Parts: sequence; structure tokens; C-alpha cells
Amino acid sequence: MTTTSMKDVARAAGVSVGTVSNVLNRPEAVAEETRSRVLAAISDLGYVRNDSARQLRAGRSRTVAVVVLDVANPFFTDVVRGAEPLIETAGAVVTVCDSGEDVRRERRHLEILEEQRVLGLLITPVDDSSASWIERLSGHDIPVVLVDRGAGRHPHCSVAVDDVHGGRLAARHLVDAGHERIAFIGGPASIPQIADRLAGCQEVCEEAGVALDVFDTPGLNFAAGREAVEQMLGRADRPTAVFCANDLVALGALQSLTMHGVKVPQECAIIGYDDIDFAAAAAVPLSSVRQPRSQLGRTAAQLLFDEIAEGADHTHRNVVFQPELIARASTAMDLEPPM
Amino acid sequence: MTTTSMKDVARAAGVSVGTVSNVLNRPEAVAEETRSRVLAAISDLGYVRNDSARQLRAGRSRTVAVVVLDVANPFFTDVVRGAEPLIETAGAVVTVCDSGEDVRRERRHLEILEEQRVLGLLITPVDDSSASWIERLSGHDIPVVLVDRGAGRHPHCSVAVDDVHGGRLAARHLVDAGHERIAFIGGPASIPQIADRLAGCQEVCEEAGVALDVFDTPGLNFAAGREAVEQMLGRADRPTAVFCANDLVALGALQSLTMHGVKVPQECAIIGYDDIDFAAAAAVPLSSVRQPRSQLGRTAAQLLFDEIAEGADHTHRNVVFQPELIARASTAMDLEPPM
DNA sequence: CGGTCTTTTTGAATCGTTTCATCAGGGGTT
DNA sequence: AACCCCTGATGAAACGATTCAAAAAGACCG
Repeated sequence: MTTTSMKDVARAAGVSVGTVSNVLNRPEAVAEETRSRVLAAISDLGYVRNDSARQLRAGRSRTVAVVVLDVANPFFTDVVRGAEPLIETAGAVVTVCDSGEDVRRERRHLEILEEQRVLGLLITPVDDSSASWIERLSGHDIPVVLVDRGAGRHPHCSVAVDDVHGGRLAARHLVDAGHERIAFIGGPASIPQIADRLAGCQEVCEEAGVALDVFDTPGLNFAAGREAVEQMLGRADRPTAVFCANDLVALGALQSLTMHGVKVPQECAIIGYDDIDFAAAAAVPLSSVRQPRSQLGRTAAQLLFDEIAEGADHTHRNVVFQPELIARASTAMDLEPPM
Repeated sequence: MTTTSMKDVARAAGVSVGTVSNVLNRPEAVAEETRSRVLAAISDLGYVRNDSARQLRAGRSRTVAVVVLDVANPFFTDVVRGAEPLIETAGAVVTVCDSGEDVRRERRHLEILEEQRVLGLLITPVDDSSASWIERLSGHDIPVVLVDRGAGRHPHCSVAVDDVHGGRLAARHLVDAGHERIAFIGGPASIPQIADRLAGCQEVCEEAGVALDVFDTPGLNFAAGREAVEQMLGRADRPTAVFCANDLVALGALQSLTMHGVKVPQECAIIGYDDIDFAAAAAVPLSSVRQPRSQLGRTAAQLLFDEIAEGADHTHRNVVFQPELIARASTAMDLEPPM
């Protein structure tokens, strides 16, 4: 009554359900006259296909899920934007899930996605603790591509950026400018990308004999940057430059520094990571380490569909991109950093 | 073989499928001993429920869709964030669709969502052209709540902000500061929110005898703001203040003005709309018209579930919030605007 | 008019759950 | 032993589409 099904359409058009199905799925196989009669019935009755039934029969949905750490972070929306065209061209649908850097939320999403029998999964995992969950999905025939994250020994394709190198780039940039005490703001340290960026930074600092203060944050957003700076300003021996684990944190830090009357870059330089669009438009245009965001997404989608197409005889590929330093006013070097 | 179903679990546990289903859905109705045997079988076989089959049986999915104009706009992610808790508490799942201010994309999403028999829909429509499509959904028993948009004569609940008033607030703020030629940047004009903001602005300008230049843009993002400013700077009679239809446009405009050496606010004031977090952290902290973003989302979700609960005897409600002016440095009045 | 092809259409089986009327097996009472 | 109750378990009937072997309907030829 409330919903109209193929049976109703068939009755109205005086044909069998098989024929209605054919009109929808292989129109060329049904006679012109019959086809138009069926189409008329469809629009008369306002019939809409039931996707659950199709999926049940097909055994798979046509949805590709993208699980990201933070949808509010422009980095991830750009990654998704990069992946969408390819996915849609393939006739699939994109659904974006936000783990919010929370393992429990992530896991809940994974459970649901598995129940939905998604066509494939692009995911930036929160940390390593969901590895077995994720493997379970690929064990159940759901191809998985790790995004912004090397596969390591895990059996998946991956698209990543060399974050250790990114960390080095940022640190070297600050060291070259003459800074002798640097702060790193970011966290939680369990997030591999953050750990890598920090590792690269540490490496350079040690080599150059530069002091490094690490401020661990509970998340990667405005508030984290602001709070870390509050702490930092209390210190006696204050760093003259800050490397933030991403641009959101950097913008928060910048805001807090400005509020406290600390001049950027003269009294404290800042460099971020990701080079989101907002970075260039910030209070002081923000230096940053650029990642090829949409290319990450595009490549990830490509790998996913390759895996789907190749089936059994697929071998996983791991693509690594190199980040690039973008210097702007927030680390301008033509001013001597204060002693 | 590849997928394991309830039947397999039933066989392994030596019970009927009905019992397996009961274990999953009403565990209290099955004897302790049987239950644990079934659970063991489930985890042995790695059984995962098939959501398509559940949905087919249930006739509805447990997904609430949110269709927004631009996922990369923090305004919308905040709205979604506001709506999520309530939706998840209700045991439903959120899926976010991005229309990208494009009617065709929007329509494609609606078609798919209808085929998926979503539980409900929160949508910020691109313009009026999809009104009949949207009504079709509610006709097919899918409750719809319009977000950031009054329902007008359409048969839906809605949660909106008084954009005409918002436009007035912004314009009055600029007029009070002594500006005598103002620019409005935003578009396309077919988007009702934009039209409203402009209308409010026009009203105040006319009343005050202030000149208003309208720069129509093809979208509401950084690039739009930058390009409009390029045009504006070419003009002989250049406005001394700009009202941008949203903060993204405003940040683009700010960036372009700064690049051209035009001092903000001394030589050109700027005010945006939405008061996204980035506004306060901008090159020059951005004045803006604040909307209660997460409250919009929360209320929308509330209305949706009210409608679901009330069923037939539901009467649509239309909630309107009032926007609030947030004055920051980009319109600082302590400096006389130049003649 | 019978026979051979080709083009269309049919109808039943299937996908994996949920639901619900029914049935089995104990206890307990008379 | 006959009866009723109660707790648990069962199995078949949906749900709505797709698929495919088989039947029907034409078309064409001799």
C-alpha cells in the first residue's frame, strides 16, 4: 500500500516482474512497445527501486566508504574531493565517516560498514589498534586502502606521504633560520603521522644541537594549539619557533600568540603542516608543509578499483608521495630571531 | 562459501535460524545455554549480519541523510556535528552528502537516498528547483527537515536563521561606521540565503542613502572572494567596506585585498557571515554575523525524530533563530574610514 | 501448413533476515 | 492421569529485486 513494488508496476503494465526488471536493467532486451508501457506505469505509480533488495540479491552494495580522522579538517575534505570523481565515474556512491580521532567511533563505523557490505573502504586509521578489525574486512572480501598512512606489514594497498621527511623539512627550515629552541605542538603521540613528523623534527634538531620542547595535545584542532601556547608562554626558557603537527593547531597557536601580544614571526615563528587553504589566509600567512591532498584521494580511489578489478591475482601497492615546504610570512627569515 | 549467513550459524550451533535471530535481537527470550552456544558459533564463523536483508525486511534503513551545500565549509560541518549526537543516540547512522551547490548533484543524491529508503532527511536545498523532488520524498513517507532555510509554503519542518535580519545587522554595522559606499560579494543569487542577506543589506543601505555595489559570484568560496575583489579594485569609485555572503568568501576577499596592499580595515573594512572558527583566526580577525550552527543541527535532528515519533498526527514546525553581530578588527571603527 | 530461427516474455528460485503462529517439553495442580 | 501454564525453540512466510532456463510468439522459408 504505502510502498509500490515491481509487482505493482508489473500488474499495472500487464507484464511480469521479470520484464519490469529488464526494462530497468537491460532496456535493449525488451520490445519498444512493452518498454514504454512499463515506463509509463513506473511514472504513474511513482515507483522507486528498493536498493536493499537489489543489494541483497547482488551481495554487495555500491557504496565506497571513506573513514577520516576529522571531517572538519580541510585536509580531509580535500582528500575526499580528490577521490570522489573516480568513485562516481565507476557508478559507486561515496559515504564519509568521521572517526574524530576516536578508536571507539572508528570501530563502530567499521562494524556498520561491514554489515552494509560496502564495495570498498578508504581509511585513515586512528592508530594501530584497529589493524585487526581492518584486516577482518579485507578477509571478508572488502578491499581496503590505507590513506595518508603506509601499510607497513599490513596486507593492504596504501597511499601515504613521507611524514618523517616532512618533519625534517619543517625543522630544517626553522634551524636554518637560526632558531635554537623549538617547540613541537601536536598529539596524541599514538597517531602515527604525528609520531613521524615529530621523529623527523627530532632527528634534525639533535643533529643541529637545537633544543626541542614537545607539547603533547589531546587532539589536532584550534583549541589544542591555543592551550599548548598558553602552557608554553608560562615557561621561563621560551622557544622562538613552533612547529605544529597540522595547520589547525598552528592557527590556534597563532591566535593565542597574537592575543598575548607575541609578534609572529619576530618573537616567535610558526610553521604548520598540510597547507590547507586557510593557511595562506591566516592572520600571518602561515608557512606549512604541503601534502598533495587531492592526489592522495585520487590515487587511493584508483588503487581501490584496481584491486576490485584484479580480483584474486592482485598484489598490493604502496604509494608514497613527498611533501613540500611552503615558506610564508610566519617564518620570514629576513628578521633575526631574538636571542 | 565466501559469506557466512545465519543459516550457517544455526547449523553450527545446532539450532534453527529463528533462534539465531532471537539471540541477536531479543537475547532475553532465549535460554542462557543456547544463547552462549549460538554466540560461540557466531564468533567461530566470523559471522556478520547482512544489513541489506534486515532493511529489506524492515522496509526502512536506519540511516539519516544530511545533504549540505558544501562539506568543506566549516559552517556545515558544525551543523552536522550538532545533529549527530541525537541521531546516534536514536540508534541511527548519519550519512553526509555534498551537493556542492549544484542542483544536478543534489538531485542525484536525492534519487539514491530515496532508493535507499532512508529514515529521514535533513537538507539545505540549493534553491527552489528541487522542491517538488523533496516533496516527493516526504510523500513517500520519508520525513524531511529543511535546514538553514524556512519552509515557506512547503510541507516540511524547518530550522532557519533570519538571514534578512542578518543582512541588516551587517549593513547597519558598516553604515554606522560611516561608510558611504558598500560592496556586497556573494552568489549565485538563486540561493535563498544569499538573496535574503542581500535584501536585508539593501534595505538598510537605501534607508541610509548609502551606495551598494553588488558583485555576484558563481559560488561561495575563497576563489569567489578573491575574484570579486580583483574586479572591485579595478573600479574608479571603490567601496570602503565589503559585506561578504559568508566567511569563506570574506577570507578570500581579505587575502586578495592584503595582497594588493589595501589595508584592512583602514582602507577597506570587511564583514563576513557565519562566524566560523577560522574567522577569529584570520589575517585580520574577521567581523561576522554569527549563526547558532550546532543548535541548528541539533534542533533539526530533534524535529526529525519528533516527526517520526508522532507519525500521522504530526504538524510541521518552523523554528527561526536570530543571528548575532560579532565585531572584530576587520571593521574596527576607531579609525575614520577614508573619504 | 510444418519446421526452423529469432526475438520477447515468463515464472520460479534465490539472496539473508525477521516475525509469528505453532509446537515441544517440563512443572505444578487437581 | 488429565489438565493448564510457561518457557523456549521451530519453521515457514514474507520483504523486493535479479537471473535464467524455458516457454511463447513471430518471422521466414520451403
